[in-house]
Amino acid sequence: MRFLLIEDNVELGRAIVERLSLDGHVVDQAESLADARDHCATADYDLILLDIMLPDGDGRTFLAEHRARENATPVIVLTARSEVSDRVGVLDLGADDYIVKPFDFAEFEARCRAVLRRRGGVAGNRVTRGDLTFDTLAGTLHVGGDDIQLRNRELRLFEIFVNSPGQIFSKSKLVDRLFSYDEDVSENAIEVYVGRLRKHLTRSSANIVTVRGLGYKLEV
Amino acid sequence: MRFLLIEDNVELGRAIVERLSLDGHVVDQAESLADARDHCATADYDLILLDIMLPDGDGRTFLAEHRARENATPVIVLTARSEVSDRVGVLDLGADDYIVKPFDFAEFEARCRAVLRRRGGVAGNRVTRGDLTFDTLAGTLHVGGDDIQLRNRELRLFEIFVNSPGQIFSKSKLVDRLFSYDEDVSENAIEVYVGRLRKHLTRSSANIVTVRGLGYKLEV
DNA sequence: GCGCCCGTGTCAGGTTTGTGTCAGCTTACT
DNA sequence: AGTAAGCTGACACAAACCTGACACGGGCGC
Repeated sequence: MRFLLIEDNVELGRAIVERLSLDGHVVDQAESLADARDHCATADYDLILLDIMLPDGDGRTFLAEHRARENATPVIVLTARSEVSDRVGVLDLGADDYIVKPFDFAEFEARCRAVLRRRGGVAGNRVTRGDLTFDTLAGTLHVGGDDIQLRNRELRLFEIFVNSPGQIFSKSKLVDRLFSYDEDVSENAIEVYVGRLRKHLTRSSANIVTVRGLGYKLEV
Repeated sequence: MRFLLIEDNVELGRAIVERLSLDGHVVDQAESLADARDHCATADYDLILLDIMLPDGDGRTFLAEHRARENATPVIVLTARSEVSDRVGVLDLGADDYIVKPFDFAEFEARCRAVLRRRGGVAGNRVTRGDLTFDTLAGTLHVGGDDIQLRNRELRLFEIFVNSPGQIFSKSKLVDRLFSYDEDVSENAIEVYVGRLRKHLTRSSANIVTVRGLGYKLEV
């Protein structure tokens, strides 16, 4: 998953990035509203983490713009204040959840998962599609009585497909989601990984089909 | 296991920490609610021990917040009062157990174990996975007619794996759970301990497999 | 207090393997 | 038939991992 963290406190920012990276996510960080707008213009995110107090304005401004654009990407607001008025305020503006600083990282992760689950329609750690079962925590694919251990990259790629079966993902979008900005990777890498996943999926009714010129999608 | 003790009485606090350390646990101590929140923000705990009367507020406030966050970490309340109303109160707020001060340490330890057992999904102090039996209390591994005495660190590492077989744990997460905040230990230590555990597991069908780039998991 | 033992964490080097690129081939569409 | 897009076996490299050796320190017996 790819997250955008909008937070001007460098130390806290780094801590969050580190933690989320451990969970296998790619996190871009913006330190101002202007910065955040730039990032949003150039990439699609699965989740946005938004601080309220920023050097060049109020995070709520960003949130309002974001929803005005009918952008469905979920947003979790990080706020230093705990007043009920604030809480209602950001939720009314379209935030999916909010969390009061300082917060518990475990809780933070749980809320991220919860929001993603709500949006993505993924039930939990185990997803079944057709005759295959995919276990995120164990990193395994269960198909036809066999457990296959996926590797790091395969896992994260498959996760994307499995969370939105039937949806077409372009190669460039997949590169965006799997790699951070500073790594520049050719789109051929995606072809290679799709190939490797397909090998694992022989003997399963599910398959990753290519839509020429557009990308790939998971079919069951 | 890693505990958070929230207690402002220094003397009692030290006694508890000492006792629990002897059992091989890592205990962080917070002396106020604010302190406790900070600790929770930076680490995952297996158990929280919560005093009710604290300098900056009522422990029940913390408990309520904790559960509102849907944090599943078990909580045992330490209370100086024995009134039934209090007892019911904390249990309703989501405490897993409570104990009245002054208490007997042996009983205290027993209650901690009981709560951990209930939460961890572990039936008793003895867990069987495949052809090996693991006894938490005795710290022994029974495999193929032999009893192997694990050492403190090995024990606590294996405990983590055995309670969630199949789940991948990253090295950094394992460091978090095995060591307290102020010890900074390289992740190589985990590699070393996994290696030592593996030596004990030869001749067993169970094994700790490495998932490159992600961590380790127990396979049976 | 002294020496010994044992549990522990670090280090250095050697080894494994996940990963992205490439080149040449196949496929699909015009 | 020509061309662009996609597939795939082989490969090289660096990061990740493993492990034997070692140094440190607390605990225990003397």
